[in-house]
Amino acid sequence: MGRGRVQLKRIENKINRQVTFSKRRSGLLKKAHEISVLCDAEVALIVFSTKGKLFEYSSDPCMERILERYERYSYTERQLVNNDQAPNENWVLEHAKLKARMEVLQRNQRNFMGEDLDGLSLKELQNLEQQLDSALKHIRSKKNQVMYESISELQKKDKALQEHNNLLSKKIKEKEKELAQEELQNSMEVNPIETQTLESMTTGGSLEAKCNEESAAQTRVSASIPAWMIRPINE
Amino acid sequence: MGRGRVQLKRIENKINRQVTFSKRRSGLLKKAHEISVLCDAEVALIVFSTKGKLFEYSSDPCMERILERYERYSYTERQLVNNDQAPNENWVLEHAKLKARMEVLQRNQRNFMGEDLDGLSLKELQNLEQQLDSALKHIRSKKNQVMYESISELQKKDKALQEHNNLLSKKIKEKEKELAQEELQNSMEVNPIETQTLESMTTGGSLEAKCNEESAAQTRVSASIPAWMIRPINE
DNA sequence: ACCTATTAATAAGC
DNA sequence: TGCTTATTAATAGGT
Repeated sequence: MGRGRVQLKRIENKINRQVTFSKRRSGLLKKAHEISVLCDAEVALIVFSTKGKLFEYSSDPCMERILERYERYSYTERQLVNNDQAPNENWVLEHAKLKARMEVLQRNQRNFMGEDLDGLSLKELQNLEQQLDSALKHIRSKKNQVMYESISELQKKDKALQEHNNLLSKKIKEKEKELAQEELQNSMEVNPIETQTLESMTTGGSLEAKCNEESAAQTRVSASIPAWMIRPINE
Repeated sequence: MGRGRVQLKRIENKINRQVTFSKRRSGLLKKAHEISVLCDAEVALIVFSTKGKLFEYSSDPCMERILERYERYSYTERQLVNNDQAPNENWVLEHAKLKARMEVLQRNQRNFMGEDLDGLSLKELQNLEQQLDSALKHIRSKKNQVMYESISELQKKDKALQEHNNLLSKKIKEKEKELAQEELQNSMEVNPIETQTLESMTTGGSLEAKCNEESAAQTRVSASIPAWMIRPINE
């Protein structure tokens, strides 16, 4: 990728070689990191330049642990190859591999919790710090996002409920007017005392009575609006 | 690179993750190899899949050697960091680094010469074999190429020389005819004996005489044809 | 495993 | 080393 193909052959021009090394090195480290994240793999990469400078990448807080795991893996593999083993002894191999992995994971976790930091180099501590810092940022950003979403959803819900309330209040007033008129007519014919009671309620009854009316309206609302509007926020 | 971007985030779909791992792993190993060849770098790459399977690349015949070099480098680096050293002790560090590199190179070379193979694993031996095999193929292919080029150049040279020869032969014949006629006229006026001699040469003189003529023609040719036609083949 | 539309890496040049 | 651009290489998503 670049202007023209390149032969897989040592670049003779020293400057060119140095430049290419620098570019490809960063590309290689990037890809090593990507595969470790995307595919949940444990990666150790060591590169010595011609001049003897060291560049390294480790997907874990501590390079040494991956190398140890490698050593153990190689050792058990060799054991398997050298003595052609009985089938059940394959289990021993698997066990050793798993154990190596477990130990790496456990130590990593302790590091991520800030413990067991004695064996780490300065570079590794810096990496760890950076990683935790980055994680913290992500977490906070995510938290904020969730909070904002909650708020806007609440506002939406609130607005919808208020509109419903207004609508229903209007309807109630209309109904009350109708009732008042009807009852007025009825009372003229049957019972003047009841009419008196109803009239006082519609025009300006007790505070308690009004509250009851409103709560009744609310109950009816919750039966007609969509479910998501009522769902609790924190789930 | 592919249809759509990918977030740098663990791929949750297991199948997808496995497929991506396989693809990217081979890409990573390839790039590790390329930088080692193009830029003359020493590279060690270790990858454990989620399932615990090991994949590795080493630019040298023996992975362990690079890891050892790494250990030594890290060790000396730490020494430098821990005790803030006098300037002249920097030399000690450089010396240690160089020594580590030298030892790796020396052991590699011995391996390439088929010696000191005891520490190598089966995989490493296979890699070494493959590398030597590939090298041998390249060498043979190169040798053949050089031979074919020599042959075709020789044929070209040969053809050119023959053409020159023919041309010159014709010219000589013409010259001889002219001479013969001239001498004939001269001899008619001055010396009948000489004329006799010349006549016998043009019509069919001795074999030795003819050979001498040809070699003289050759000499003249080499003065007029391009230099590359005469240059020796094996240079 | 193989195929392509796309994105990513990077060789050259400054 | 860092940036830009023309090109090639890697690879995501499908089959």
